[in-house]
Amino acid sequence: MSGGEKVLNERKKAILKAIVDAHIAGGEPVGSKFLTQNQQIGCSSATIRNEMAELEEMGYLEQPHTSAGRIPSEAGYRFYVDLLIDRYNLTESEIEELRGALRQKQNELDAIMQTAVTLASKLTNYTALSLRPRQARIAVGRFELMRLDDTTAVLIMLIGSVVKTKYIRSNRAIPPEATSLLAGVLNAKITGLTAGEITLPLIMEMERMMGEYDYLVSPVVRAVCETISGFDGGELRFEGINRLLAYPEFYDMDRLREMLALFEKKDKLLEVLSDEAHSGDRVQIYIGRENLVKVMDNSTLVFKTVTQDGKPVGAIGIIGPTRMNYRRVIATIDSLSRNITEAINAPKDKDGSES
Amino acid sequence: MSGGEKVLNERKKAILKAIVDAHIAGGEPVGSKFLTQNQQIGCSSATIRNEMAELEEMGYLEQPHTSAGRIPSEAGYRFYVDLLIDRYNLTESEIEELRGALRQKQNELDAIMQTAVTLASKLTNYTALSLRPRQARIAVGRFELMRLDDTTAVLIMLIGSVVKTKYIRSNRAIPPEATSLLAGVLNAKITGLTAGEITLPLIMEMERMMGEYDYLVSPVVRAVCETISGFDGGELRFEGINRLLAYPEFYDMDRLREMLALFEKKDKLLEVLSDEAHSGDRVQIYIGRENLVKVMDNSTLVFKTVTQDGKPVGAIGIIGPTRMNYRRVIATIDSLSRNITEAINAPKDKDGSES
DNA sequence: ATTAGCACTTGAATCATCGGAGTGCTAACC
DNA sequence: GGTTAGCACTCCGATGATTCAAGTGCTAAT
Repeated sequence: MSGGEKVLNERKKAILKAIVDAHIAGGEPVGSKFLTQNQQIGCSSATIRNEMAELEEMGYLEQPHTSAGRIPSEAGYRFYVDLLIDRYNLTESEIEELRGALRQKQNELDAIMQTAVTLASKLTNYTALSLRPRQARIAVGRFELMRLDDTTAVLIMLIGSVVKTKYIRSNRAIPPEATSLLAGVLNAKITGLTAGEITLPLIMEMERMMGEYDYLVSPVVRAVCETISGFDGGELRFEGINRLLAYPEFYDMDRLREMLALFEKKDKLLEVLSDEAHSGDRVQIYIGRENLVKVMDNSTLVFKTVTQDGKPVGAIGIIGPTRMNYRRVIATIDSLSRNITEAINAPKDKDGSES
Repeated sequence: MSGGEKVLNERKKAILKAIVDAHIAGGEPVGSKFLTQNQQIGCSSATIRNEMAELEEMGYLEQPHTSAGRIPSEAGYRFYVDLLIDRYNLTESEIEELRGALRQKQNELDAIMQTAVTLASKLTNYTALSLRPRQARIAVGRFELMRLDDTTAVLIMLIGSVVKTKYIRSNRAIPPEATSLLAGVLNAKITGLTAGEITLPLIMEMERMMGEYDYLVSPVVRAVCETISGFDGGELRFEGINRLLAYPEFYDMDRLREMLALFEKKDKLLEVLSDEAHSGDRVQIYIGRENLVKVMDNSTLVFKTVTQDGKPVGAIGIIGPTRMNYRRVIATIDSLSRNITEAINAPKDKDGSES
C-alpha cells in the first residue's frame, strides 16, 4: 500500500537474502549483529540496521516486537523465492530412489501418486499432498461387465486412464448372455457422455435394445451416474502430517489445529487447487494467504501439475511453514512431477528378463 | 503385583464409577469432597477418602501427586468398562444416518469402510480407524481382461469381494482374440491359487495353451503376483486425527507427536491388529498399553470386527484418550460394525422405483 | 555515507510468595 | 467397628517482582 520503489540495491538484496536464509535455518528473528558475520555484506551492524529499517518500510521485513530482530514478511519470502533461479538439485541417489519407486507401478496413476506423495514427504520432511483435480467433463470411455453369480455382476468402467468398478445387484436374474449384451449396449450408447447427457430417451432406447433384459438398464445406468459423480469430486491426500510438528511454528496448538482442520476440510482446498492446477507447467508457490485460504497464515504451499497428453491429471505438492527450505522443496516437487509425467506418458517399458 | 482381593463392596464400586465418570467428564483428578455430591454414595468426604485410599492400594486409582485428587488407573478403567453392560444406545436419527449412508454403497467394501470410518469419527468425536487385516491366503477368484489398444489392456481381478485392476503393457501386440483366450486360461489355471502356488510348470503350461500369444503370459502372471502381494499387506486408515487435539491429554506436544507417528507407522499397528481382528465377535477394548504398542500410554483403542460369511474382512474402531466416553464409543462401534456386516451379508436390496 | 556508542524497549527466564485444594491421620461419635 | 469432624501438612499453580540479554533507534563523530 504505502509507497516504496521496487528497486533494491545490491546490499539490500544481500541483506534480505541473508535474513531469509538465517530465518529459514534457525526459525528465530535475526538481528543486525548476526548479519555482520555474513561475508556478502561488508558493513557494520549500524549500517545494516539502517538498511533493515528501510527494508521494513518497503514491506519486506517485519518486527515481531520492538526489541527483536526482523523476520521476512510474505513479500520478503516472495522476493526471495523469485530470486531462486538456481535450482537445488537432487542427489543422484535420491533421483534413483524416485525412479525406482515409480518404475514398479505401470501407469497406475493412483498408485503412482501415492508413491510420489510418500516420497515427497520423506525427501523434504514436510507434509506432502497429492491432488486429483476436479474435472469439468467426466465420461466413461469403456465398459465391461463381469458376472459373478445369478444376481450379481461387477461393472467395470474406464474413466480417463483410471479404472473404476461398481457392484450391480439385481433381484432378478442376470443371465450370462445378458452381461455381454449389456456391455455392448453401454459401450455403444453412453461412452463419452457425462452424467448430465444421459437422458431418459436414451435410457429408453437402451431398454429397447436390451429386449427381455430391459430391467437391467435402470440399475446399471444409476450405478454409472453414481460413479461419475463420485469421480468428478476430485481427491486430495496428505502424507506426513506429523512432520509438521517438528517445526516450531506449529508448536502453537491452535495454529496446528487450524492446519489439521484444513487438511480435513478438503473440499475447500480441492476447489482452490483444482482451479490452480490447470495453470502452467511451472512449480507454483503460494506464500501465506497470498492467494489461498486464509488459514494458512504462516504456511507455504508448493505444488506442480502432473500432465498426461498435455492435460493436467493431478498435482503433487508440499505444505509447510513459510520459512521452508525452498530450494530443496522446489527441486523435489519439480523433479517428482517431471518424472511422473514422464512415466505416464512414455509407456513401453522394456520387459526385463528375470528368471 | 501386591495383593488385594478382587471383591469390591458396593460403595467402592459406586465410588470408583463416580470417579471414572467425573474424570471422563472433566479430565481433572477428582477429590473426595466433590464425590459427596453424588447421591449414590451416601457418606462423608472422610469416609470416601478412606475408601479411595484402599482403592488406590488395590491398584484401581492413582494419585498424580500428594495433594491432588485421584485419577483412575488402567485397571480402574478396565473395571469400569467391564461394568458397562448396559449399552448406550444410539439415537434413532443417528441410526438412520448410518443406515442411509450405508445403503448408498452396494457391497463395495472399500467404500463402505470409508463411509463408516468417517461416520464413526463424526459420531464419537474421536479419531476413527478402519482396518483390512492381513490375510494368510489371498487368491484371485475371477479374471477379466479389457483391451484398450494394440499394446495395452487392463487386467481385472476379483479378490474376495474386492475388485483390483492392473494395467498390462506389452511391447508386442495384444490382439483382441488374445485377450479372451488369455482370460480363459487365467480363469482355468490360476483362480484360487496364492502367489506361492503359481509355479513355473504351471506358467509353462499356460504358455502352451496360449499358442502364438505365449509372450503375454509372463507379464500378466507377474502382474497378478504383484497384485496379490500388494493386497495381503492389509490396510489401515485414519479419520479425524485433528479431533485428538480437542482433548487435553494430547495438549502435550510430545505425546501428540508420538501418537501421530504411530498413525503413520501403520505396519506395526497393522500387524497387531490383524492378529486381534480375527478374534471374536465382541467389541474389543485395549486400555493403555494393556496389550498393544507401548506408545499408547494414555490412549484406548476400541474396535470390532466386520465379518463376511463368517470370516473377518475388516475392522472398525476408535482411538482416543483413556478417559473416553466408553458407553458412547462402544455403542457406536458395535452398531456400525453390526450394520456393515449386515449390509454386506444380506444383499438383495429392493430396487426402489424412482422416476 | 558509514560507524561507534549509548539510552531505551521488551520479551523471556528466574525466583519467591501465597492461596487453595486435597490428603492422611487422630480423636470423637453412633 | 464403622463413620465423621477437624486439623496439620503437602504440593501445585498462579501471581508478581526482578533481572537479563538482545536488539533497536538515534545522535554524534569520522
